[in-house]
Order: sequence, then C-alpha cells, then structure tokens
Amino acid sequence: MTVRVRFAPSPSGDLHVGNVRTALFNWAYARHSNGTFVFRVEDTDAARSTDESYARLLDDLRWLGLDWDEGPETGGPYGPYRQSERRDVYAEVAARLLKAGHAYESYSTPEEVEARHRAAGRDPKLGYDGFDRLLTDEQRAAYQAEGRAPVLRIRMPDEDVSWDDLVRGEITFAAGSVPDFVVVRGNGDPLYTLTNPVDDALMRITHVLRGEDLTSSTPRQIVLYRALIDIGVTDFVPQFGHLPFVMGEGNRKLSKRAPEGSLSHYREAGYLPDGLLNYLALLGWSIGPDRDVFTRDEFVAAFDIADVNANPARFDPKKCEVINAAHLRLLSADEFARALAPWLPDASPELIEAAAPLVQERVQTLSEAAGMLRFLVDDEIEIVDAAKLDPAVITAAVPALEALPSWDTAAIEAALRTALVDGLGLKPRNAFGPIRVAITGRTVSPPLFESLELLGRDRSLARLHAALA
RNA sequence: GCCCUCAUCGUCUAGAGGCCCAGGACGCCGCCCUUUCAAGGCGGUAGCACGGGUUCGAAUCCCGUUGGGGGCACCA
Repeated sequence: MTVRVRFAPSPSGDLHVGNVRTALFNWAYARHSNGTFVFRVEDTDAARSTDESYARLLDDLRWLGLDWDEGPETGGPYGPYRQSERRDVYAEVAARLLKAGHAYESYSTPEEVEARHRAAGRDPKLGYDGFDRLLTDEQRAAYQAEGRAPVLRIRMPDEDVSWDDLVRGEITFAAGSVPDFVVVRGNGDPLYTLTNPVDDALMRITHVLRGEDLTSSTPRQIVLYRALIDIGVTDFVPQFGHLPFVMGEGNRKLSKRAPEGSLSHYREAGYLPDGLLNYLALLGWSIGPDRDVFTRDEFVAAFDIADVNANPARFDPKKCEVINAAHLRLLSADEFARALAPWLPDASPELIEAAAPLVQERVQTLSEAAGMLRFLVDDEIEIVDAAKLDPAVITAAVPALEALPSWDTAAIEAALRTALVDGLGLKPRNAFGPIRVAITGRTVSPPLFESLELLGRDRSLARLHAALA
C-alpha cells in the first residue's frame, strides 16, 4: 500500500513551529517513500476560522516549500479538502453510525453525570458513565419532551485498545479507561472527534503522524475506525505515530504567544525556509552522529518516521539561528543575492549583486543582512554610535582619500593605512573604527574598504565631511 | 485523583549489551587569524536521574522510585 500522509491544521491565526514540524515530518515521509502528501484544512469551527487565516495558512505552507499533492486549490480525488465544505459527509456517516448501533443518543448533562458519580461514591472527574447507552424509547421521548437535544456518542467496547505506535512502540489503554465520547453536538454540529477520523478514512490516509497531545484520543479513533470499517466507509485502520512536543522556556509547550513560537517571526526576521526546517528536523530526529546541517534533499533521502525519538525537545532560538546562518552560506552568490533582494526593495539589482557577497559570510538572517547594507541605499544614515567619531582620524583620512587616483578597495586600504596607521601611529582597530562609523553609521558593518569602494568616492567623502560638521 | 507518556553534557542529539572511563552540535571559556562583526582553525568546560535486578559484561534489557510532559469538553 503506498503511503498517504496528511497535514490537517485548523486555520487559527499563525502557524506554530510545532505544527510546522508536524507538517515537515509528514511531508518528508511522503516524499521519502514516494507517497502522497495530503493537506486538509480543519475549519469546522467557523468562529475561529476566518478567510484571512485560511489564506495565510496556504501562503505559509507554500513559503516553507511543503508542497501538497492533494488539498485546497490543488484538488484531488478525495476532495473537497476543507472540512467546512464537507458537512454533508459527516451528517451521513453519523446517521449510519447511529443506525448500526455504534453510536447512540445521549441526553445527560455534565452535571448529571457528575452527580451520579458522587452518588455512587466514585471520583466525580471520571468522565461520562455510559448512562444513556440503554435508554428505552419512552425515556428518550421523555427527554425530548423536556426540550433536550441529544448528542451522539460512540460506544466504547469493553476491551483493551492498543496499537503499535510508529515512534513509541506498543501503547495500550485498558478496557474501561476511555469513556464513550461525543461526535455530534446537540445542535447537529460534527466534532473533531468525528470529522478527523472520517476524513482520514475517506482520504485513505495510511499513516497518521501528529502531536503527542493526541495520543489519548487514539484509542477512541481506533474504535471509531473499526465502526467505519463495519459500515463500509473504509477497510483498514491506519498506523499512528505521535510526535514529541516542541517545548519552550521553562519546559512548557512552546506557546503561540511567544515570538519564537510562531512562523511569522521567522518569516519576518528573514530566515530561509530550508534553514528553519533543518533546525526543526533536528528536534526529535538526527541525520547522523556528527552532522546537523543538511539540504532538503538530503533530509528527504534520510528521513524515516521510525527514527524519530519520543522525548520532547526544547526549542533553542540560538541554534536555530546558527543553522539558518549555515544555510545562508550554503547558497551560491546568485541565490543569496536573489534571497536578499526583497529585503532591500529600493536597491538596484546591480547594487545587490555587488553588496551581497560582503555580508553573506557574516549574518544569520536576511533582515540582519539588509540592516548591514542599508547604508549603501540611504544617504540619510543614522549614526548609531556617534561617540566613536574621532575627528582627528577622520580629518586625516579625508585628504588621503581625496588624493586617490583610483577608487578601489586595494587603493583605499593602502591610503588609509598610510594616513592613519603609519601617519597617526594608531592601531588598526582605532584607525578604522571612526571611518566605519562615519561611513556606515555602525560599529559593525561589512568590510570597510570594500564598503567604501561600493559607496563611491563622492558619497564616501560626503559622509566623512558630514561627520566632521 | 485516574489514564497515557518521556528520562544521555545547560540545550538538541549519537549510542539499538562489549567499538563508550560516552561522540557531535549550540552555548560558554581560552588561543590563532583579523579593519569591526562574523566566518574559519585549535583547545577547554559539562552528561548516561536514582535504586534494584538480568548478564562474564549495561547508557543500552527488566522492575521500581523520583522527576518532567500530555490527556481526562457538546475545543481542535
């Protein structure tokens, strides 16, 4: 059976990096095994699903380069791929489940369930007690006469449920430890508990790879799957693999609220999709004993869900940055210039091509690169560290540069060394620091002499004069 | 409380009984290179949670303890 995996997020604002990793592992497993990557949008909760967040979700996935074989806008044989467009499907399956006796109508309120537990001396937090399983027609009629609308619950069997988890091995939930669960609300709305497995079944998903928070809902889904097989919706139960969490500070699940938890932070900071993805792949997986930077193709070739380890990983923003930096260096000069261009929208292609090599080796993100090159574009530069502007040094530099017959890096360096290091007897650090600040506005910049050449004679001298004013 | 799950340097990990008095990476600390910052090079720091087994031999297998995480909704 060929592999069919899926990524099925709900479009609630920003994509979380934990979700991104889930998407990545699914995508990689599909690509590795020549399978199909299905993208399904779980937008049954209309209140939380706006058109805007839907569009953003698609855009994010495209930016990441996690291309889907079936899904929104691409289509496929099992569509539609937005749950909001599949309500009829769920209604029909629910009706069949009810008719076949796998589901039943339940009228109990949570308060009533709890009261029954207390009355029997049981833990009130035990969950639903199965009270409505054996309701007679008369009892049902009586509840309805009260104006109660029933929810639909799935009947859990009185036997252990276990599966061989793709990342954790055998997991068993003992008989009786999972209560009958709701799949359709009193108002008729289908719940995630129904829509998710029904769609996985209908879309012929073979491997469900998802976050470990869903581990405890797996026995329910397996039971539902068996019911779906019984009523002819599908003919197999998929394999499940539960991915460890991505943790944040304080060993709590990395939150969407934290800036480093949301994808938009990385897009805005100028990360490369491949850099971010490479780092995320390292959380719970490893390509080998002494490597951690690899290309997307290398990742796909090496990735196997069976190699994912089960323990939660802490997200380390610094290492993420370092991995991204390594990917920046992996780019050819052309590729880097092309990636950088959008970050300097007002710079000419020629300027970007000439300036890009100056920063490719020294930045971790594209926004940082753009910041470093800003001085080439703007003439109104902001002097960040004016205290470093030593007038004596700049005064000595001006005539030396003005006298230069040719404005190139080597000549500039020679002239400045002669005038400042030899002439003023300064250490290189003290000689070139003030020039750097006057020219770039910063103490950290691309290499100085190259920067001067690129800036040009007139603009360079104008800045030195301005620094003296 | 009940259920599930996890446990190697501060962090991410390699390790599937002898190759490990535990390897790599990030971080941190030195040094080299050097016009700043990086990059690069060299060196250093630091770990198998604990206790029992099994075995000639355990980071690796089993049990327990402790600690962490998740779940127990008419959310997804």
